[in-house]
Amino acid sequence: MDTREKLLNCALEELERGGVESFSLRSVSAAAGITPMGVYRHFANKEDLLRAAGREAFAAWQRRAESIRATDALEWLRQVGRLYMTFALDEPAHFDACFVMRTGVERRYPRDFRAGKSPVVSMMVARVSAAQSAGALAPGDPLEIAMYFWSQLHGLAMLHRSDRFAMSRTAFLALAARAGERALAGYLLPKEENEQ
Amino acid sequence: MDTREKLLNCALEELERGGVESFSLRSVSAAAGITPMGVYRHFANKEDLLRAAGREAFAAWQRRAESIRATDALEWLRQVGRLYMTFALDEPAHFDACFVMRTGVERRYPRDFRAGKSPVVSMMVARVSAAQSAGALAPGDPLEIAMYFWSQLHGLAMLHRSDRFAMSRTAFLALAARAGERALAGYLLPKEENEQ
DNA sequence: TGTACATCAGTGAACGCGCGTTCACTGATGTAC
DNA sequence: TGTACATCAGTGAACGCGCGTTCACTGATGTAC
Repeated sequence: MDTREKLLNCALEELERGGVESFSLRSVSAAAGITPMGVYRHFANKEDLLRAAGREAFAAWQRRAESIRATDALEWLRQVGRLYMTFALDEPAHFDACFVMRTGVERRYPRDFRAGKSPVVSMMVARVSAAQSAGALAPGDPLEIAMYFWSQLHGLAMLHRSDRFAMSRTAFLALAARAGERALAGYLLPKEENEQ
Repeated sequence: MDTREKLLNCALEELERGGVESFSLRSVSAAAGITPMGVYRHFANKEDLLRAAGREAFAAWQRRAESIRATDALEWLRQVGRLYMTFALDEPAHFDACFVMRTGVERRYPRDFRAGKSPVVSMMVARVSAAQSAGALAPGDPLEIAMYFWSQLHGLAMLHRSDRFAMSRTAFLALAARAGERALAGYLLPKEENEQ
């Protein structure tokens, strides 16, 4: 593992440990076993390192989403939703680096998503479309529906972060699953699978 | 206006100007026209001032929500949703102080809301119930439905903050309105008023 | 009405700290001939 | 095979800065008698 890579890993660990406000060149370089000045050999400055770490975290998230194997479209969406929520709960700083921090490479709705620049969103849209074709989801713009789904889960994750939930992990994830289902399905859908 | 009150106002203005990371006793006290040390006459320390400012912002938000006059339950919910979104867009730091920062007085789902400790949530729940009774919303736990609604809008607001939208204000607010409608209505509802 | 005193909001200098970044450098490694 | 030299990752001391907070204080205001 070269130093640059090690610095990125240590940067992400440091973020997870103390959040962005405790993130300093001194702490990261110490964790990587070099002096603060050594960092400048690999990154222009602190902000550059932070952005690179953010991009790294995002790539890791993308790989995880791509590893979902479910073939059923709706089931794939449920799984990506659950992955999103556990990511938010278990690795809040990486989650922040992906979806809260500004890394300068954000894809923006609707243009960039429409143009297929975000692989994960594109996968979501494809599943929404497929589920619609199969009659499992109501009609409507698949990208907008994907956005409902994403932002619904994102909102729950952020409110959880802000300490607005006094629930077990299991209960919270179940709530998120119901909310996600609702966001996907929409009010046009007369379904009989209302068990949960 | 006494100094304490002035400090709180200046603290909120300072938050709005530069966010929490540029919030310092020096900047706030200068804005209020006293020296940094004067602050200690009114607040124990920086954190105490910040928390107090957060509570102040929250009280202001609450007053705004309480001023909504719509009598129709669904219309009231639409208006509170729009107020929430414009609050997020126009006063991001106050919004953060209310819904992102930890001020130590957060109400937590479901216990505190169930116990009626959050006036705004209680008002929302009452409207959801009323709309259900009137047949305008599908049945289901009104508090959970209110939570779907809130977190849906919150997620959109937070993603907007993270620069994930390239849309006009009008288009974004319209998207949020559709998302909120969907979160409220739920997939059980066979409605004919799908014009929006 | 006048004096003595307590109260208390705000002052101003100074502290120690951690930070990002500068600068000139060292010393190991690889390459040219 | 041996020597001279360029490259370049990492060093270490030092800088200036803004910060929260300490301390002893000042000076205006209100109150007691």
